[in-house]
Amino acid sequence: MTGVLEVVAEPHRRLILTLLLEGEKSAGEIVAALPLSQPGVSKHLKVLKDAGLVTVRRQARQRLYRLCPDPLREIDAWLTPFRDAWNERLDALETHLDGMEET
Amino acid sequence: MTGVLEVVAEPHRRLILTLLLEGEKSAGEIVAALPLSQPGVSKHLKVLKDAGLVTVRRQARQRLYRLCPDPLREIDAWLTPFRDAWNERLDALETHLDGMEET
DNA sequence: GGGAAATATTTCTGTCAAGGAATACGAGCA
DNA sequence: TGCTCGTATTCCTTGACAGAAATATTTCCC
Repeated sequence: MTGVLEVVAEPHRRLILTLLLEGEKSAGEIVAALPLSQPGVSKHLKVLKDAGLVTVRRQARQRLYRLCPDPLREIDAWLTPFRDAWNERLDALETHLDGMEET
Repeated sequence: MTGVLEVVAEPHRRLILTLLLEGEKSAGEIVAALPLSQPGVSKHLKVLKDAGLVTVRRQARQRLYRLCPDPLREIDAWLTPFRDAWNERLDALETHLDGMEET
């Protein structure tokens, strides 16, 4: 559970992050939105918080979670060379098509 | 093990993909490059193949694995809204700084 | 065809993480 | 102070996956 990728590999956690795209949500709201028990959600929230993907703010008896997408840049960075690779494939395809056009 | 993200969450599998950025490699070469037993590597290669992340080609007694980065687009797509979110944060920061400049 | 090299598959075991139930904690309110 | 709501933590069980060792399979060479 060290890397961001591993944290994000869990479907429920991805759901939580997607939910937080709408804005800050209380733990209770997140529980209501997930097919999971309250403790289950709470545990996922802890993992996300430890990974720096969310920040918490206390307001009265509630905990408000806010998305913090910065660590996802790590995934983006990892993806970069592969993005280049698939662009090369596209380039090759275009070159091929161009070659066909000439005939 | 359904999604690409889960497949790629495994460090050894990421290592294999990174290795294949250099070009086609035989299973043996991959085994030699990883701190893992031959069967272990072979199993990971199967997972990668099932996920469509590599293609195999037989040449003599060897199996040559080639990178096929297309499924990674799925991760890229998932990342998109979060990328927007972090751009918003940057914009907010710039706006803030611009505001400070004026004073 | 027999043997050896390259790789895949099976079997087994240990580990780790996810999920649920119960419990603990903390803040606000009567 | 005691009670209740919102949330976190603990404990336990279960299932899945990673890894190693042994075995099977395929292909080449003699």
